[in-house]
Amino acid sequence: MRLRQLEYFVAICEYGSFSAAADQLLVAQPSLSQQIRALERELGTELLERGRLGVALTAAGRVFLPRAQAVIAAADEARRSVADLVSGREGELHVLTIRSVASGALPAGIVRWHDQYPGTVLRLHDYSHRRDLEAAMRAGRGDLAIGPRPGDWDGEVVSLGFGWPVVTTCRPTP
Amino acid sequence: MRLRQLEYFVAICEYGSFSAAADQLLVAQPSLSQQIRALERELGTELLERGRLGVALTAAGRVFLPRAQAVIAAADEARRSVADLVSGREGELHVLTIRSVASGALPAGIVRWHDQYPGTVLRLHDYSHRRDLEAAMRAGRGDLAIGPRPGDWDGEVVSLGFGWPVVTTCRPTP
DNA sequence: CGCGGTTACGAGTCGCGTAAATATC
DNA sequence: GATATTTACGCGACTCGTAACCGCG
Repeated sequence: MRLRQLEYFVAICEYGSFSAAADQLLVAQPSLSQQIRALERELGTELLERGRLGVALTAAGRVFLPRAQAVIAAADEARRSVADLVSGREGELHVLTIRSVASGALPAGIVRWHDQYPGTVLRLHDYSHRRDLEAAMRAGRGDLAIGPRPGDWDGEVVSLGFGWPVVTTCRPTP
Repeated sequence: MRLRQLEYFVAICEYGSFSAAADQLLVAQPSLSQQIRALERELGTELLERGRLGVALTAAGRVFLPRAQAVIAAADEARRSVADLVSGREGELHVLTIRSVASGALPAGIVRWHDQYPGTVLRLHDYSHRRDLEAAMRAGRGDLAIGPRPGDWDGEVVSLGFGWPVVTTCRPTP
């Protein structure tokens, strides 16, 4: 039993047919046929009743579907929890700002951050001029910068709704 | 991320080293190395700190371990639920007994069964003599028989603790 | 014939095991 | 040198995609 088979099964149930699920999953139809058949063979029973217009769940399929979704959800949670930790640099997230932000919108954001990731520590570096902030950002001295977006910045940008965007730099873990 | 990788990871944490886990899992040591490395690469961080006497969890590993166990538990539950349904003949489990059992120990067992598998129906066939029960059992007329074990029965046998064993016949689903 | 699913088969990938190498005591 | 893990590499199995096939309106 593999995670991919469960994802295929859930997708087929969600979209109502092998073809529709194949389109969504960006795989060929026969792959779904094969994987679902392998899954059914391993479980010892059929999960889907193939019909002219899509598929219907068998009794076993009705039992299996929510469990399969639970497995996928658990896997996503496992992935996400580690990703959060990694993006938080194992408890230290270096944030670059300038004075006006640090004394303005940031404090509320820090509170929300700590609500979400209690195990992490935010380390603030604030600069007196946006030029210094930009230089530090380009040098990779932080994980996240809050301030006006430089003209030719091609990294990920998220707006905070304060008129100024957030520029995130995805620094790979060493 | 694959289920097998999670199983490997959990086993290594449980047994404290790659080698010990490899012995338990009946695979070669390098396979664990490869799979764990692939998992770490996908997650973007190391999970285990390799040391002289076994391994220790990193911060990410400590976060990941319980989630990995949850995924595996969910997968087991999914498997088991379908297996229960299949072994229960999609809601109908035919139980062969004799009079003395049906009026004695069985009622309490039925209650416990329905607690555990509310979606299933038990269909009882009770015979007046143990010889008739044995004949029906050998003919495959039921999924489960409760009564004295015939002399040369080679199927699975579970004792109920009432002095008489249960003889289960694993009839394959048609 | 159109639609949906299945079967057949070839190409690329992947996991596993054996054997050699590395690292740390 | 001993223990524990990693790297190298070949074999077998597996997955996927293309193409042909089947069953039904």
